[in-house]
Amino acid sequence: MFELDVRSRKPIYEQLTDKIKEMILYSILQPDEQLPSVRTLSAQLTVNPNTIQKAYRELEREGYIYSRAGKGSFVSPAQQGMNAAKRAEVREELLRLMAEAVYLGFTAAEIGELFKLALEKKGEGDQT
Amino acid sequence: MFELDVRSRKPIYEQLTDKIKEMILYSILQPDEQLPSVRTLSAQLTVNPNTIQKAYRELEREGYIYSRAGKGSFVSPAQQGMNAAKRAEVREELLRLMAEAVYLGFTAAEIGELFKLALEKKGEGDQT
DNA sequence: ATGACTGTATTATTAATAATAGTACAGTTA
DNA sequence: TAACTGTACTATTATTAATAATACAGTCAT
Repeated sequence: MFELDVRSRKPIYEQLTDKIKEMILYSILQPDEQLPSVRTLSAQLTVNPNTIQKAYRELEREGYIYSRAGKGSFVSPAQQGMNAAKRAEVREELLRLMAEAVYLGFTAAEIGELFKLALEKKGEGDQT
Repeated sequence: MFELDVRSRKPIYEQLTDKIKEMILYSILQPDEQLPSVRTLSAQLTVNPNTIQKAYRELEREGYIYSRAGKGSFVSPAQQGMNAAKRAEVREELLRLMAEAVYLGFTAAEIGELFKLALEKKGEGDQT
């Protein structure tokens, strides 16, 4: 499914949440698609099951996946009014990063390009 | 100068680098302006000097400040061709965040607004 | 040149967190 | 019932953040 960098300063469970989130954002994982079970992924990545569970718990807390005991973990359908709090959070982070971009000389055009690219990346995975 | 959240999951030295970086990006701190000394800031924030030093060292590594033994620490003038590597890094991070924004339904117009806002925030502090 | 500032480096200790290990229990389904 | 699922808990180890206490060298005004 993907690789981990065990000697990164970034915790393993965080690398996991980031990569799975990315696959959801880019529609590589479709809504209601089942994720590998905690134990399966644990074995594949040779990582402790608790670490996988921690990542899944975090993804569920953020609303990206949902889990059902006995059934498995699944990608959440992107809800329309998805969490005003989360939108505000992303807005905040975007503003911070844009400030850095401005400082580095990024232009409005370049930013627009990036947004278009993100749109495309999402589109690629949809209904194919 | 600012406040810290000692019981945040985010390390103190990282809160420091983030806030100082922000003040530089927003031109609240001007190029070549002197930062508080390690010991002064340490006393003001009641934080260990080593923690301040760690933050300053990181800021210097990233090119935002420069330090001279005996003189002090100062804001770096924003270099024009500032580090292609850093630009690539910010681009990467922006793309990731934009993907999340797309997922949450942000429009191109909203993104444009944010960029304008970042431009203004930088402008505010300049030559006043 | 001395005193009072600067940054920098080092070592040791404590506190907090990430990751592992092992086990247990409950829901789902063929 | 068997074999999967997620979930919870306790304990242990490894890593990192933060503190503490010194020490040393550069700058500069007196």
